[in-house]
Amino acid sequence: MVQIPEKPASSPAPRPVPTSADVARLAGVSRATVSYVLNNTRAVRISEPTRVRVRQAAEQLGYVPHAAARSLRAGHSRTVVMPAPVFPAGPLYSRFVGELQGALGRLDYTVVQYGGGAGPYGDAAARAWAELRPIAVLVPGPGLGPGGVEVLRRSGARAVVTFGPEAVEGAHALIMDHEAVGHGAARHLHDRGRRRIGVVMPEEPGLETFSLPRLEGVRRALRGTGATLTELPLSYEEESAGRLAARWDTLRLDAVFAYNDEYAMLLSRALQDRGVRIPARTAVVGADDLMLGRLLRPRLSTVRLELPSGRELAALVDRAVRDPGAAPERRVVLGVSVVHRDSS
Amino acid sequence: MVQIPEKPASSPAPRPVPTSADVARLAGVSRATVSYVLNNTRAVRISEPTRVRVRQAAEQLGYVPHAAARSLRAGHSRTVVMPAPVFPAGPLYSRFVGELQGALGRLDYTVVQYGGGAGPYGDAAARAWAELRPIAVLVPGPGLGPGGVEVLRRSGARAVVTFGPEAVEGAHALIMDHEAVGHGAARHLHDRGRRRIGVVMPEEPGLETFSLPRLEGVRRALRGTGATLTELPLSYEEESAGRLAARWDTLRLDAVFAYNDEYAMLLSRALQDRGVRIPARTAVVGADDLMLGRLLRPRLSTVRLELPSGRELAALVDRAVRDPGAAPERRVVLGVSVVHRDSS
DNA sequence: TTGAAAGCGATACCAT
DNA sequence: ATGGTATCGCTTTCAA
Repeated sequence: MVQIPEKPASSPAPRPVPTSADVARLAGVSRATVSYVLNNTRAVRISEPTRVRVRQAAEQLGYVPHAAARSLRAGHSRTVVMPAPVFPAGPLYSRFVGELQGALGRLDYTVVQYGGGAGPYGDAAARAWAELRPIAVLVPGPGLGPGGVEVLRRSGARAVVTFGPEAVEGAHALIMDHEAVGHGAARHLHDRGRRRIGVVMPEEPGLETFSLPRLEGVRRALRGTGATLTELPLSYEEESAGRLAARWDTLRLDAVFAYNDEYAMLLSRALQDRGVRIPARTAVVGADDLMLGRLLRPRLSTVRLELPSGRELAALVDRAVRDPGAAPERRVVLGVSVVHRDSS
Repeated sequence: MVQIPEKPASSPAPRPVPTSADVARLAGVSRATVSYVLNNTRAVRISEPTRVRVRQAAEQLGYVPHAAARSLRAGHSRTVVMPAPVFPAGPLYSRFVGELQGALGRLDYTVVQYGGGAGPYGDAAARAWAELRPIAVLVPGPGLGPGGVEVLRRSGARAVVTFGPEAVEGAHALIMDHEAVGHGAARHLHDRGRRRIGVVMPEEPGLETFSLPRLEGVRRALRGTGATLTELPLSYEEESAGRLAARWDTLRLDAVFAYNDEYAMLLSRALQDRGVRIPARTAVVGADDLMLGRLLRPRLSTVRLELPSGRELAALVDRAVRDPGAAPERRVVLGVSVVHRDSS
């Protein structure tokens, strides 16, 4: 039996992608009819037999409409662009984004997370988003300038919403005031009699977005109280924490706000390993209220953050889209509460 | 002084979005010339003065090209669609995705994360992705069926790549064999003399993707050894862990594979609170090699996972795009190694 | 060196 | 109840 050499696996007849014209041809109707049937256009009555023929043809060809062509024709899309954040996404943020996408999906928007955020978004980034002609753009964190907002609006975006530490000219803003986090932590520590307060500043890139405002919040809370504030650079590794702990005696701090629970856990362990008693000698407060902080001994005091619900933000976006001319709404949305446990 | 009432903020002249025709008009040239200049088309020489005029006009109008129109005309795009995962994204996955996006970006692809994944992707989901006419689709986790792959290919996707526990007919696959994780943990425990082994099964939805294969891996490792395997449902809360710990005596386990480091930490704490000595009475092994596990006392033994580098996957995608007909490549990419510390 | 015009795929108006 | 056709914004041959 003769072996017929098969065509090489490479480049097998790359069948052209079926278009509505193909469907029309196969069903023996016009492209208009195909469109009517597939979009259930109510304004036009199509007989049942025709509908069936069209649907079968579409099915048979594996026809999928072409989003670009559709939105080109329509002059608009329901795409919401959300750039990837410039900061490393934590569990809180991930959950928030998930909720948000779900909520927007239910409002019939298509959410698209765009690109690998490297550094503060320049106007170039804004232009890249604008090319997609999104109906709305949601920008996490800082980095979008007024120029970027202008680019997006000129390109037809009906809503530009930032959610980050500060508002941007011309855009709606959900302001996440991280100063409040530091402020809450510092007040808590001060109220409990601590006067020499350290603030952990993560050395990992991208975190300044949060660490700087948090530091500022601490500073504000302590202003005029006579308490001291010491910045403590720390990177997320055991050695770094070890080095910091090694000079603890020199530092003479009676409290630390550790940026968040993870850094707090890292530092706590290093301190305990060197015999520093928590909270007797030094109080420790984290932030984010992670489950794992509760497991520490002593249980970690923390600042709990309340992000806005995804539904809430989705509603805001929807409102903004419906009334694109409305004055930019800016709302402070970061709820902050100190959870006092045993480490402070 | 008379207050002139301003126009209501709502609906201010919604200026039409500038098109290349507008730029052409303003620059006093044809649309073709605009296209040449803005795309730096080498095949055509345009005089410097004209170039300048065009660029200035574009700048002045805030012109941004229309991606949909462009790719419609071109017949293809460089968009890579990556659906949001069905499982909650952990830090490992986030880092992986970030790397991947960066690497693909450097290869001049535009990565777009699509939608709020709810449940296993049906063929409907595949159709939604196909509407974007992506040049490639990267699907995390399971849930994409052969039907979905077919839809995507018919719509012109030149590469469909899944990275999850198993391969899918017709698509390239980066197989992350989570059985190996459980297998590694169980072998480690068995080697160290443990014979009654518990396996934590998280009750949180979406995690079955990983927990089931990991369990299976444990089972396989233990088969024929006479060691016993006990499934331990656990949800990510202290009470749940407390309840589990309360019946520890009844269970008579001398080891636990705790699904991952977080569950391991949760359970360890609950056990220690009830006086169960680790590892003397019960050994504990996690997975993922989180920093925080190292901070536990005793330090947590763990299974470290080595995800493929983003660059590697990006290269695979690029190859697949260039040779769309090539036979589906399937490669096992999850590196697994046991990190023995003090908890086992 | 520049311009006119065709055409990508889908939709909606206007006829029939 | 259907079909013809102009149109969305852009790229690209072909002519001038």
